[in-house]
Amino acid sequence: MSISPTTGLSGSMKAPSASSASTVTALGRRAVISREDLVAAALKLVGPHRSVSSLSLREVAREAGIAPNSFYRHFRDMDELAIALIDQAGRSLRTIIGEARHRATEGRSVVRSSVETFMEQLSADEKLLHILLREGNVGSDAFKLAVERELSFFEDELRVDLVRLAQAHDTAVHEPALAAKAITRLIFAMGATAMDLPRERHAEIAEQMIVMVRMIIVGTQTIAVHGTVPD
Amino acid sequence: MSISPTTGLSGSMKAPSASSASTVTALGRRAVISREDLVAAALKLVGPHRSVSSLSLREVAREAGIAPNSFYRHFRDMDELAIALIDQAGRSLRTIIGEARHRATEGRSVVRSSVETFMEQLSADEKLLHILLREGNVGSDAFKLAVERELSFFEDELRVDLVRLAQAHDTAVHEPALAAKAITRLIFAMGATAMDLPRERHAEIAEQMIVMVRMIIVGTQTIAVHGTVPD
DNA sequence: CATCTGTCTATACACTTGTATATTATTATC
DNA sequence: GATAATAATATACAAGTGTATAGACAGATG
Repeated sequence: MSISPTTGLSGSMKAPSASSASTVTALGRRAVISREDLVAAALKLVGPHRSVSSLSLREVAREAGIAPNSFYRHFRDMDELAIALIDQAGRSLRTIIGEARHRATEGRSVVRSSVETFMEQLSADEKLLHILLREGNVGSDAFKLAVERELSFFEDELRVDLVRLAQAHDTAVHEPALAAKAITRLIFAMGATAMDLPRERHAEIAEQMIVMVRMIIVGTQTIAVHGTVPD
Repeated sequence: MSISPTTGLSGSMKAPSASSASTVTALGRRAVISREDLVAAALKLVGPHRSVSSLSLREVAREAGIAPNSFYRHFRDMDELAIALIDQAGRSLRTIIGEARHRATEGRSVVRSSVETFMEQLSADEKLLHILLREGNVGSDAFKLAVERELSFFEDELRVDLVRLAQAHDTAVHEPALAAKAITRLIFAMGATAMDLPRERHAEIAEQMIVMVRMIIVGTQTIAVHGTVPD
């Protein structure tokens, strides 16, 4: 049931770089293919009309140029491969958004900067985002948990930002955790639908996202100041 | 008051044209199975771990008790069956929310009433909601378009409600269409994740949804009154 | 009655899938 | 060079898939 956060599963380091470990003597044939190669092969196969959970083991092996059975040297399942994919996608996106946040603190709007970076990345690094955005609802439990975990990372970081942002404006935030959750889920849901749209409309979607996020931020601040709200 | 598709007890008319029994004389053998029966069979197969797009034609035929080839008498594809399923799910949910809205106007909070009805239905009529909530991201274009269409129905109805609600409180709404879109997507995204949680936690999720929706409503009203907002 | 027509079934084909088993290839150490 | 260990392959199998083709059934029409 372990999600296996990194490639750490069952202490089998097949990576070719593993021989760099001094004392450890790797016996046997040198691995000609790595976990990363398989992940990359899977990545080449996913797309707007191809979900990770619909990939077959043989298909990935074919794309990677190995025999079907060799797959088992690196992953037990397609599920395990899928989780590795999610990890990579999550790491990538978190890095990107981190940069956006950093860029934002030196000037422009945090909201606009983050949303625009998100949408840029949607175009540039399509595949990874695809996986994270739209495949959290299908697939195995492990799969879903892995996506859920990535989302909660975003929520945590965003919550901290929301509080800091409010303090900078001398105001407060009502239920920052909930506000962060709402923003995260909303952005991801909007991003998922945006991926089916032509590039020209991405800017338009980004503007919609910005307004939506501002509604939530203004709402949570207003509630914090004026107390609860009429039904 | 059952939301379920009234799984056609037995072969009534099957013709999609619903030619009824007027002057048109149906030649040949009487259909022993109907489109609705096939839809019902597919519905029995979907679940938390089984997406519609992963169902096979043979599987549905087996569940319905017909030969695989008989499937083609009713649908061209599994895709076409999937779209019929979405239509049914959308109709069902719209009816339910309509009732919630009606119930709300005679007293309690529209937000609370709608959200709670939504979550109740999530438990009661799981299968149909599953389909609508989580399968909009995978599957064919036709599939995705069908889900998108259902969502836009909700958005339209919600937008009207938002404006009316604001008028009743002597205030205004900033970009009601966007606010409606944000609320819809958010509720659906939250609902999708809620389905993987045990029933006991549904009430908790419902409370979170209510707060989130209020944030958006308060936000859009505040922006409408105080104009735009600092970055 | 026979005939026609649409519904359903049976059989079959070519294909893909996951995986079990056995074999070969390549490397590091002795 | 021999040996041991490991990576990768080849072959095979049972199961599942979509669908083409042809025939069997049942009921209204002539």
